[in-house]
Amino acid sequence: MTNAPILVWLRRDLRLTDHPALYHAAGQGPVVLAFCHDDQDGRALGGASRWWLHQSLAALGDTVTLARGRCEAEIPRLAEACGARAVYWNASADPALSATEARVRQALKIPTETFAGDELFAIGAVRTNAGTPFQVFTPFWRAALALPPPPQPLPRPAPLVLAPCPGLPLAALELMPKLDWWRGMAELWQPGEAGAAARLADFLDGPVETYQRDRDLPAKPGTSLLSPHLAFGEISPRQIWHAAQALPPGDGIHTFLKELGWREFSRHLLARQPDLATIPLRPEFRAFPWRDDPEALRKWQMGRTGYPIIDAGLRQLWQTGWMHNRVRMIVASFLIKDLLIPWQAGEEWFWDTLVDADSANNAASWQWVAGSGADAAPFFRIFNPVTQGEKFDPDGSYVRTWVPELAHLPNAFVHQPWKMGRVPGYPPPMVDHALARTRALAAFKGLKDDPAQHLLL
DNA sequence: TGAAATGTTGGGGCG
DNA sequence: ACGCCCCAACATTTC
Repeated sequence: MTNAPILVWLRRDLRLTDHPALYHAAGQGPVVLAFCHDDQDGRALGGASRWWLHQSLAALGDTVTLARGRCEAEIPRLAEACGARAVYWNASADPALSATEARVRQALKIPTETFAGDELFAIGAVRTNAGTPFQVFTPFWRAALALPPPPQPLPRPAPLVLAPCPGLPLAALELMPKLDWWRGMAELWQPGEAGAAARLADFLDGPVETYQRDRDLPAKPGTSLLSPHLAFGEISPRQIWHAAQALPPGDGIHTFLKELGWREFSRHLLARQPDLATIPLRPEFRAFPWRDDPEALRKWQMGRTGYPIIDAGLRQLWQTGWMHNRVRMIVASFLIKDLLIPWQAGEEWFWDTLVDADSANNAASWQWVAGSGADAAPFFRIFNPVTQGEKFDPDGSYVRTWVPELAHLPNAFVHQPWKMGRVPGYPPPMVDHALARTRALAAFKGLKDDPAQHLLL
């Protein structure tokens, strides 16, 4: 064994525990942990994600050596600068990220080794009896659960001997926004591995028990809030899986693990369809008569639609970088079906504003709502923003939190303020939902009935 | 992981 | 006592 270090290239796996590449490298001697910020490494991160990344790297502190520029130039340069004898990393599931990894491998003159990525089940391991990929979630997840369970998480390497390597200061990555819109985020989140572990512990200590019931109530702290930590790999799904399995079984845990299943399903879809964020999986949707309406899109983005549950969700997103999952479905349905704005516009907005923006989850979920994806909600499933609000935010406390103009309204009006007359400072509904619903159904019907449209594909 | 329209049922008021 | 109507409650169908 030489004393030359192994360079461990951090991807979207900013943690030290259950990190296969790091674990195996550290078992052989000194290690250099390196991260390279590269806007051309996959899809360029949105503003909220850049803030999170900055904080997550700050949490790693001196442990990590930083670089900026094209990965295929910077990783070989760092490897040479620190005299590395090999480069290890965990393989990414996103084809755009693995393409970068292939270029890096090609550019390196020293050996490389890659390890299992952040999936519970290896991409391609979950297949039908006929050997084909699943198109529907439920059988996919059933088949996955029949496989050997995900391996136990690896411990944090001890001892972890870090070799010195010159890198950039964090500020040189220029990830922090110029304006300080991130204050609301800093209050809610603690990026980094320790924050992730604390969230998991808090969730498993209480909310998971009633998860099946409470996860749909946006005013309650009923969800795990782990999504941004998962998106940056500050915690691995294997860690979550095994921590949850260690508890007494129940509906809550079962339902929670199924959400990890959707994450797996999305990754399997993205691996097969690298353009998942832009191209509808169902080809007939390419001919959908979407509207081009920048002004309407802007009202939606800013939370000024006039529908309280929609506006609350989009303002929560803007202020915290996160939105409750139930509300994500409602606002997405509204953009796509009430406004007839292409789902890709919503996908882009979420990509830019979510701290948990994930190339697979975001694309697959927007396609799911649009009805254009695998195992998607049928197009005619159109959420009524008033009904959804009354059902899942019955006392209006979620709306009151994020739309202060409505805080004083009685419960009976908090989800339909126009029935009280004009509320100062709050806009009237930008569309009539009943009319919008009819319009959406007509547009969809035209898509199916008009054979000429299919010829346009 | 819908909503709205339409259909069915059954209790109670009433002539 | 009986048929008729109303309508809420629930079920089914349709988009």
